Amino acid sequence: MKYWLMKTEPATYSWDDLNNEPNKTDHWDGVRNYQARNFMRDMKEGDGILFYHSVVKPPCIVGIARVAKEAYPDHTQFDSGAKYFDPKSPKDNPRWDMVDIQAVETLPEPVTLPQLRETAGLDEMVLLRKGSRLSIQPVTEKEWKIIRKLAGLK
DNA sequence: GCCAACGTTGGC
DNA sequence: GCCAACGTTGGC
Repeated sequence: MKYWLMKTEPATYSWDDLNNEPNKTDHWDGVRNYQARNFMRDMKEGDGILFYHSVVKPPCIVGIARVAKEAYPDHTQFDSGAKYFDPKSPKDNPRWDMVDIQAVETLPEPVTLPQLRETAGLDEMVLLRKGSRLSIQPVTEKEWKIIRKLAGLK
């Protein structure tokens, strides 16, 4: 079992969009970065996800989700009207994938970026590295446990 | 709104 | 294959 962090701008897609009904599953489309895509291809059903809101004040982790379905082709790459249309993606070998995720629980207390920065043991976290813009990042088990605790979970 | 850090594109 | 130009991300 692995752990991940997934970023989203809540104005586009928020925790409430995923968590507006019990056990809702939704697809995570629009990833157009190869490194992030490769991490998605590495995801297995049941992996843990930290759901992160970017471009809000303060940026924060707001919920826990799980991988509900492993990577499969993102259909929006072939939709010429879609924002994430990719005319160069070969139909017989789609360039971009998406996964399905499912809300597990809302954090009792969101964990903010400044909080993460000042927490011991998170020094190596990808999110905290200078210039890290990856929208999907691996999280270690140690980091996962520290963050759950920060959020008031066991 | 600014801008540093990145990723991608395309001419050569 | 290099690299300048450009576009995007995302914290501040």
